[in-house]
This record gives sequence, C-alpha cells and structure tokens, in this order.
Amino acid sequence: MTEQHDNLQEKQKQTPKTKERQFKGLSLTERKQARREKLIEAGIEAYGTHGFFAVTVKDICNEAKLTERYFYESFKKSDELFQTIFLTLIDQLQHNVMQAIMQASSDPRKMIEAGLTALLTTLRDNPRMARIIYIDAMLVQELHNQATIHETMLRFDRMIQAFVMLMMPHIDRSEREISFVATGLNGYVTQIAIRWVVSGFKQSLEDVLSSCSIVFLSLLNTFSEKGKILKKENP
Amino acid sequence: MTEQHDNLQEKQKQTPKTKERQFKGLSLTERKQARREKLIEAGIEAYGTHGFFAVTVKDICNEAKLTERYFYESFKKSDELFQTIFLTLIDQLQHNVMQAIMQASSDPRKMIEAGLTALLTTLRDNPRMARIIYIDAMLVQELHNQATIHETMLRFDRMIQAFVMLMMPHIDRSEREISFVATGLNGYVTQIAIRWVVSGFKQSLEDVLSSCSIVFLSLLNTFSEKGKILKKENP
DNA sequence: TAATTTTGACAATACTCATTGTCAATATAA
DNA sequence: TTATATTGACAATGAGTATTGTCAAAATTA
Repeated sequence: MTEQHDNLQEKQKQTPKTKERQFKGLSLTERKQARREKLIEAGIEAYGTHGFFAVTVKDICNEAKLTERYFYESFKKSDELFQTIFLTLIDQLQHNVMQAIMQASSDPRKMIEAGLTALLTTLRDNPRMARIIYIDAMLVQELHNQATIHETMLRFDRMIQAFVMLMMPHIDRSEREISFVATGLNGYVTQIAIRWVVSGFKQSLEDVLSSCSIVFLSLLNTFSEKGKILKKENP
Repeated sequence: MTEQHDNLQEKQKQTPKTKERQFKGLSLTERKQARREKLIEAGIEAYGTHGFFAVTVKDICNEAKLTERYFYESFKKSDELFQTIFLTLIDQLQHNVMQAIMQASSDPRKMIEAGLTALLTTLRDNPRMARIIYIDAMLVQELHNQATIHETMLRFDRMIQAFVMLMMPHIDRSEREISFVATGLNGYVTQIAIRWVVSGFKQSLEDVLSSCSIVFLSLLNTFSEKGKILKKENP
C-alpha cells in the first residue's frame, strides 16, 4: 500500500529512536547485565528454596524486585533462566571436585577422598545448589526435554570414567563396561547426596563420606586384584 | 418457597432414582470396574510411551476409548490414576526381584545375580513400566509432593539394606551407615537401569548385569574382610 | 525547568488443561 | 414398542500462569 512512506518512517525511527541515557552511573548494557544477574540470583534463591514447580516467573521477579518486562528482556522463554542457572551451578560444582582431585596426592585413595569431600562440602555449603542440581534439574530435563541438561549431567559420568581408567591402566574390562560402572557410581553418590540434602544434612559429613568412599575403595581393590573375586569359585 | 413440594420430589427421586440395569451382560459395578481397568491400561501405555508430562487426561481417555466423564467416575483427581499405576507396577517389580532372590541358593553371589537378573529382565520386558517407575515417578513425587510414591521408592532401599545385613551378620559398620550404602546401591542400579532403558536396551543384558553385580560383589568382599582395605596403609 | 528516557505497577491477552455439564443417540427392560 | 438407564460426543467453566501491552511517575540530560 504505502510502502515508500513506511520505509521513510522506519528510517526515522531507527536511528534517533532510543538515545541511550546513563542511569545511576550505569550504561544501558550495564543496567541490563545487572538486572540479568539479579534475576539469576533470585532464581537460585527461589528454585533452590521452593523447587522448580512451585515457582512462577512472577515469583522470581518479586524476589529480584523487578517486573516481568525485565524478565523477558534477559530471557526469551522462562526455561532459559533455569538452564542458565543450572549450567552455572554445575560448572561450579564440577570445578570444585576436579580441583580437589588434582590437588590431592597421586594416591588413588587420597584422590577419591578429596573428590568426594569436595563434592559433599560444596553441596552442604550450597544447599540451594544441591536442590537445583539434584532434584529440579532432573525434572526440567524431562519436562521440556532439555538435551543440554542431560548432556551436562553426563559430564560427571565421564569424569568418573576417566578417573577409573586412569587409576587402573591394565584393567581387564571393556571400556563400555567401565562406562556403565561410572554411570552407576555417579548414581550411587547422587542418591546418597539427595538423601542427605533432603534430610537437611542431618548426618555428619564423615558418615556420608565414608558411605561413599567405601564403594570406590572396594572397586579399586577388586579391579587391582584383576577380578579374581568375580570368577565363580563354589566351595 | 415450595419446600414441602420439593421434599416430596426428593423422596420420589431418591429411592427409585437409578434402577441399575444390565448392559452387555454386565452389572453396573462390573462395567465400572472394566472401565477402570481400561483406563489403567491406557495410562500405562500413554505414560510409559510419551512420559507423564506429555500426557493429558484427554489423551488417556482417547487411548481407553472412553470419555472424560468415565475418568472421574473412577478417579477423583487425575493424579490418582498415576499413583494407582505406579503402585501396581512397583509391586510387580519388587515381587519379581524378591521371588528370584528367595528361589536362589543361599549363596550370596547367587542371590545377587538372581535379584539383579530379575530386575533387569523385568524392565527389559516391560519398557513402559521401566519408564514410569524410574523416570516419571521421580518427577511426579516432586510435582505434587506425593509422599506415597517416595515412601514406596524407599522400599528398595530397605530391601537392599536387609539383604546386606543378612549377608554379613558380623559387620563392623553402624546400621546408619549400612542404610546409606543401601541407598547408594539402589542409586547405582537405578542409574544404570535408566541409561539402559533410555538407550532402548542397546547393550546386552549380560553387560549390564555384570556392571551391576561387580559393585555388590566388591562390597561383599570388602565387608567380609572386615574392612582391612579401608585402613590407610601408605607404602 | 523542560523534554524524554527509564522504570515500576499492573492490566490485558493467550493458552493449556482439568473438571463439570448438556444432550441427543443407543441399548435395555418391561 | 415404550420408557428410561446408559453411553458418547462435545461444549462450558474455571484456574493458573506465561507473555505482552499500557501508562503514569521518577530520574536524567540539556
């Protein structure tokens, strides 16, 4: 219809439209970034305290003292915030564990203890992180089949697998089987961690640590004996 | 207004209200029961195939070839169907496992193998059961904090705990710690099972079984050596 | 101070579903 | 065959909430 006229209007609007203005000494991008971080913090607080399904976008905005408009300024869909939070937290957790393992002596037993201790203390010191990673994330990945979250979870599997293969170079098991064992070990620790988290960290760190270590140490022992135990030896 | 007249009408309505009539040779109760079972079957099909969150009440009714009215004839709330299904399936699974363990010889190794084999074959032969128990149930328990489901899940923990304590009567660990180990073992098997289920049972039963057994056998070995391995013995 | 961006409060819209209600068609008993 | 219990299709309601839109007050620059 009036295409030429419209094009003219567009030109006028595009350039001089929003003259960026400083606010509280911050530029537009800085303010956006600040709001984004407030939303992330609020999300951790809300999700980690009440659980993913009990929390609405409005809740998070209230927590962050921002209105819905600003939510969608930073995140296209409401899932995006959760995914962002999840990735942040799991990076943090994995980093702590890896670092602890690296810094331990090269004795496998020390490394196991160090890694598990790092994991458990991180969870205890960040209970909201614990809830988000171990409970909510499981749900969200299913709800909106978020491949990203699932893939990220597998990082721990692979970390354990690498560890096992590193510790026992001349192991007589197929890599495929070790991969399964790693998955299982991850599940072992995860399940105990969940119970610990849910209980409000009632039990002592030492007890939980010992319950986790024992399996790793047993396996270590079994593997280093080259699987003798696994052969059927009926008396 | 016309109270007396209304009362009269009520009386007439109350007694001869619904004269039960036979339909297709079935009484009202029989028909209700049949519909209920169709809904349960449809629920297993739908939930087990597409997942809890992708399924609506209407989906289940379509699958069952019944209309919504009949859904609420059998279940007050939509959750009720899922809970019913879950309890049915987990009973079935636990029964199979227990039976296998009982029927095995009293050799702990045989019992472990029998129990795990029963678990894995049941899951492989009922993939929808597997999905419902190991994936959807986890979610639903959180979503509508269904204590029932959570409690039921703990049955497996306790089953394993009882087994461990039975196998190793003179173990030097506290019951509390054994309880944690049992939880962990449950998580170990569960995690591997989930991966197996999700992969569409790609790997052979033998591989999966072996990956599960190894941990039980290692622990068995460790415990029967009275925890020597766990003492620090630096070279 | 005046003009205008930025913000915050809140209304409006859109959608998905669970749950309930209506009603005509059908099957059954008398 | 007739009266009515039963069924199936589908509309109506209601609740919750994500997402978008409006607008006046507050803050900033010139």
